Parts: sequence; C-alpha cells; structure tokens
Amino acid sequence: MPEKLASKPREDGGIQLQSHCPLPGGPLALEHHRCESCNVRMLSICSALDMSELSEIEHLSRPLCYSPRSVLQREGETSDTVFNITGGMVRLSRTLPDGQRQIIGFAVPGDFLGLDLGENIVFSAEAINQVNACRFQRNAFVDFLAAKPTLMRRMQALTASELTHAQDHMVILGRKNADGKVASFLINLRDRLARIEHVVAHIPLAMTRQDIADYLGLTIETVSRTLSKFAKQKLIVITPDGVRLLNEEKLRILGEL
Amino acid sequence: MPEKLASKPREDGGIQLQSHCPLPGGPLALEHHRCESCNVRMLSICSALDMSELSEIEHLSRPLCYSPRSVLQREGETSDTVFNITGGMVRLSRTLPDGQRQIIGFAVPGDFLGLDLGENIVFSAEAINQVNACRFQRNAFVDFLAAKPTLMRRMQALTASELTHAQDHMVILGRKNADGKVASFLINLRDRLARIEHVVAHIPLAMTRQDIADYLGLTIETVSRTLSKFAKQKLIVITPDGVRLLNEEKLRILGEL
DNA sequence: GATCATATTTGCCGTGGATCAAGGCGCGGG
DNA sequence: CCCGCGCCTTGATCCACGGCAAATATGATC
Repeated sequence: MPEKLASKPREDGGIQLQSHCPLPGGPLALEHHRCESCNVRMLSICSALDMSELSEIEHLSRPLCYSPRSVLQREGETSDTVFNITGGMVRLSRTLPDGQRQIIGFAVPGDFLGLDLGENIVFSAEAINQVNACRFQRNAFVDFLAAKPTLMRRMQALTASELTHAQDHMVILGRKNADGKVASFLINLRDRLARIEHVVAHIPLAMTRQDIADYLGLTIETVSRTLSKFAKQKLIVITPDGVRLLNEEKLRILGEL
Repeated sequence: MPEKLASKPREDGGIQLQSHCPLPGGPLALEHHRCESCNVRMLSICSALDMSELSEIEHLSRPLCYSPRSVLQREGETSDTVFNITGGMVRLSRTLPDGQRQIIGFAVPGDFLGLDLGENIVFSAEAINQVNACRFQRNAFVDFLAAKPTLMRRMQALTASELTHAQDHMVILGRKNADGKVASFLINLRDRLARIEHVVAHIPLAMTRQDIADYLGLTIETVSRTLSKFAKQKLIVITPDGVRLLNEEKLRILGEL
C-alpha cells in the first residue's frame, strides 16, 4: 500500500488563532507578539510561567509561520529545535518500512512538539493548513527548563496527559469498529476544538479523508462511506470544509463501541 | 463481547528478580531490601538518585508482594499511591463501556505506575504472576520529586519514552495484520526482557492468549492460530510456558508489516 | 490417578472492512 | 469557459479475521 502523496491541501477551515503569513518557501519569521498577550498561553506549557519568566522565554522563542504541507520535523532525522504550536493544525505521523502511514495525532494550538527533549525525531510533523509556531533551540530550552521547576512540572503533566491520550487512541484502534472509530474521532475533535475556540456548531476538517483514515486505522473508502452513512442517518451534515454535528448524543453512543 | 474473567493464572514463567512472597490476600509486606542493592535500580527512576538520595527514598517506599490476579489499581477509582515494579509482570488495561478490554501494556521490572501523578486512575493494573513492587504515598513522592530535579528530569524522560512506546503500539494496532501484530509482539517482548534478564533463548509468556489478543486488537482464536502457523513454519516452538524463537530474522520481517 | 475447571487449539462459516474500479466534484490555470 | 488534477464518493467483489462450537491440553484438588 504505497503512499500517494496529496498535492493540494486545503487551506481553509483550520483553526487560526494568530496573524497571517502570506508566503511559502521555508517557515516565515513573524514579528514577535508579546507572549503576555498570546491567545494560547494558558493552554500551553507557558501557563506555568509568571510575567517575568514569560519575558525571559520570549527571548528564546522564534515565532514562525509554516505554509500548508511544509514539514516541521521529519521522522528518522535529528533536530535541535522544539515547538509550541500557536495556530493551525499539524499532522503527526509515523511510517512503516513498507510505506504504510499511521497518523498518531493532530497537534492543535497549545500543543508542544518535542516533549522527549531528545535529538532523535521519532515522528514527522507536517502543517495541514497554515501553521503558526514558536520555535526554540532545544539546548536553550532545556537549560531554561532546568532553571524553572514549575515549567518542568508542567512539561511532565503535559507529557503524561499526552500518554493518556495515546492510550485512549489505542482503545479506539484496537477495539472499535469503523462506526465507533469515526464517531469518536468527530466527538473528540469537537471537544478538543471547543477548548480552543468556543464555536463548536461546525467542525472544520482541515485534514484530508486519507489523513482521517490513517489516523483511525481504516481506508479512505471506509471513512467516506461511514461519513455518508452518518449523514444519511441525520447524525451529521457534510459541508465542503467539515461537518456539522446534528445528533451528538447518538454519536457519543456510537463512539462507545 | 463480554469479558470472561480468567480465574487461574499461571504462576510460572514470568520474570522474577526479587525475593519470593508466599501468600495471597492483599499485598504482603516484604522485609526491606537496601535500595542500594536493588536489581532494577538502574532500569528504574531510581537511576537518577545518588547513594544519599537512595537512602532517603528507601524510607518512603514500602516493598510489597502481590499474588497473581491481585489488583494494584483499578480504572475509574482514585488512588494515593504510585508504584515502582521490581519483579513479575503487570497487565495494564482499559475497559470500554460495553465491556471490551484493551490492554495498553505490560509492565515489567523497572517500570513505574502513576507517571501522571494525579489521583484519578485511568487504567487498571493487575498482577499476572507474582509481582514485587515498591509502593509510595503519592503526596510524599511528589514532595520528594519537587526537591530532586534530577529525579524529576528522569520521570519526564521515562514518561516521554512511554509515550513513544505508546505510539509504536498505535502503529501496530492501526496498520499491521495479524501476522505482523503477533510477530512484533514476540520480538518486542524479547527485546524488553533482554534488557532485564539476559537469557533470551526462551520467552516466557506469563500472560494468557486472551491477554495477548486484547493487547493486539485480535481475538484469542486468531492469536492461537497465528502462533500455530508460526510453529508450523518453524519460526517458533511453542512450549507449555512460552515460546522459543527459531527464526528471529523472519519474524522481524513479518513484524514490519 | 480420577475429576474438574479453565485455557488453548482447530475447523467451519459469516461478515466487516479492504480492494478494485468508475465516476463526480472543486479548483486553479490557460 | 474549458481542461486537468486531486480529492471524494459510490458500487461490486474479495478475503482476513471474527464468531461459534467442539476437541484437546494443562494444571489443581482431593
């Protein structure tokens, strides 16, 4: 099952909490916002910092903008940077020797890339739509971390929370049928976006059907059929750039098995 | 698919690195070993401690022995303790509302239970065979942690490593067929046990076939059939208490897809 | 050693989701 | 406006794995 690379990503729909950056060709540097007024501060590791620490870390970070389909880090390579995602959506994936892909998660604003603080990259991270991120030199970040116990504690809590989330996903992959997988995907995504934006009526699906399939351990056809079926059952409405949930209760029940 | 609870576990085969404890009925207190001479010290979080810190933590820990099928912690409940596993094997599992079970991992000596440091237990932990563990009061442990940055750093590294391992397992669950799942299970278990004991000729399978199935997202019949097939192909030999790998190379290739 | 309980294996058959194939849709470029 | 290229959908068929049931192995108890 060789990967066919998608070529024209959607640039719409995704969550965007920060300013725009117009051009492709490597990440574009953004003028520095004050961390103080960062919209994802309380969602990210930075919530552990007080105002003075915040201005310290501001000097360590480089706010960047990644265009759709650009790569933040590539599995198997090494990297000396870590990221704090502040806008857009990032696809995190691993590839099997035979080319099959498993998407292990979608990073949204507030998420941190590089929790393991090691130089070896174990999963790829690609911008799905326009992505804003604060980039840090890993060494500088580690040093800063060593000097700020509350931040270290926050990193630990975040990593543990990611671990729990990974376990949730194991349950989905190992024990749910196609309906259950797609239903819980929609519900989970809704809940996640609700923590960031507060508009939940419409769920933008910035990722492709193939991405969803690779996330849920299904094929693109099964994802498409299942969504069509849900639409036929009046559980959702499929729009050009996402879905609207009509019967969240029923979806939640479906998602339980 | 209601769970039928196994009733008579094997008490053999599993890894045992610490002393024996004869009786069931709640965990049995063990005389305290010196942490200094603990056989899993360098595998566990304790590797971050120097001799003086080691004797400090020794006073916080209670070495216990759990009999097969006893429960260290139960999903959905709360707990004020955390564990360092020093002997035996522990089954970590989650249960879906409809009773289906997903085993999210098998803890072996050196592994830590309670990485999230929260009071809510998100997965059950049950002794598969006789298990030895050092138990800590969570509050006391957290306080100790706050005073020992190197230990905190070690916890973080361990949590991140668990996260990576969880991602590996997502790939297995989402993208591998039955042969690939069973083959990588055997190879991974072998590699893991090799880090602890150094005898690798024979892999003891302390867990039941049902456990393996619930770990790999398969049914017990498929696990059994696959193992039989591997045996017929001379890749393994099935013994009463485990398997012996005959053709590790071929298994490794099978495990790649 | 006989009995019993549970775990495991094996055969048979059904099905959910994969695979193969054929359009349809949306969008950017000429 | 038309064309071409991906993405998405839908239908038809296949097959790996699940579900069921019966046979067998293992180990515990008396």
